[in-house]
Amino acid sequence: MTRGERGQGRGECWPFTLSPIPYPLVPNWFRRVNTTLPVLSLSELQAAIPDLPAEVRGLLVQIPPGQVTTYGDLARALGDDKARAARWLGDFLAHHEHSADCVCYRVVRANGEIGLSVEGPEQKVRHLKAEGVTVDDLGRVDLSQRFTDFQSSRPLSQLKENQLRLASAFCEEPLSAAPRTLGAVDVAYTADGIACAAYVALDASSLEIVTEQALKRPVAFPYIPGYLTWRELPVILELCEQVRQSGQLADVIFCDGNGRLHPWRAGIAVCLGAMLAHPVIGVGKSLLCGKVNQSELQSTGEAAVIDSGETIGHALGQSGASMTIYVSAGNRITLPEAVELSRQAIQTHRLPEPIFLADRLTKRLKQSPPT
DNA sequence: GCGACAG
DNA sequence: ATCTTGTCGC
Repeated sequence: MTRGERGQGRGECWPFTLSPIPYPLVPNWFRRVNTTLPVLSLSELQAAIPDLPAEVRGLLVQIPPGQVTTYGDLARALGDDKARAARWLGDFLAHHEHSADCVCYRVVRANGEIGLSVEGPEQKVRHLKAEGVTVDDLGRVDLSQRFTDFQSSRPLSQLKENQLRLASAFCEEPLSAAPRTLGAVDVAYTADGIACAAYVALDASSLEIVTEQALKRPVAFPYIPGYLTWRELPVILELCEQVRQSGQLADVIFCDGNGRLHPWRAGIAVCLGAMLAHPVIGVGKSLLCGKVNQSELQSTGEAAVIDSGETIGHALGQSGASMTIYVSAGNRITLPEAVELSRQAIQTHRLPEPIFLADRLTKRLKQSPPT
């Protein structure tokens, strides 16, 4: 049994119960794991990140001449069951380092459109026609000869499994005390692929800055909806460990990205909270999944985010329009506490002050020379 | 037209 | 997330 599996069932917590209890005797959080060590180390986290361009090349060579596949088919072949990676694949193949023997022209859109091409659309059509693929006058491809039978190690499903493993350490317990400091982490990116991470900690009552720290690292993974953790967590976690070493880790950390508000309840704030075994709040600026009662949000300025019957987050409207933010628990905090702290930390900006300041610092780092 | 939707 | 001109408001 892994650490994360402990305490998931009532039977393990109440081994002496003779008959099944039809309702929980204690709040949900009490029965959850209380890990003090991460389920994964930072180096294991880094080692788990696949070389997606290499994986894509390994798929492309499997498409036979005269056949085509779609961006969504490639995404599913990578182990992404909902094909969320299709947009990244379209963008990647339109800009990747093309070679003479590369058959990226065999990948088209699911509606038959030709899609973008490194060599230009005319070349893509020419290649396909030369291999016997039918392309009509409107530039539509005949998808009847569609190849989907890929051999693959399904790297994205492995990443999902690792996120679920981290999420199994999630613990929705009340804070042990009112936080005296509030921290936040955020990341910005330079054009040459450097992630600039910033940490800011504020005094919880005055909202004055206590400390600012920064770290720059090359980015190793693209943005794919649902998999943000693999793009941003390595640099964020390394920064947080540096902050912890210096004794400046705040009582609660705000994270620019969702926590439980995630299709697998395993957003970046959950993963960060699991790795740090520390209270974390997730804050998103747009809705990743779930539904919000818009009329309730309009009239009261707040509303629950509900997904398949489960409350996974809370929308804070502030003053309507596009000012809404989405708060969810990352670890070791309840959703009501996360909402209340977010509300308290919002000053004159859309975001809670710690995140606003961390975001501003990342943008300054981006312009400062590399270290 | 419908579904997607974090950064 | 990034790429960007002009435009509105304080």
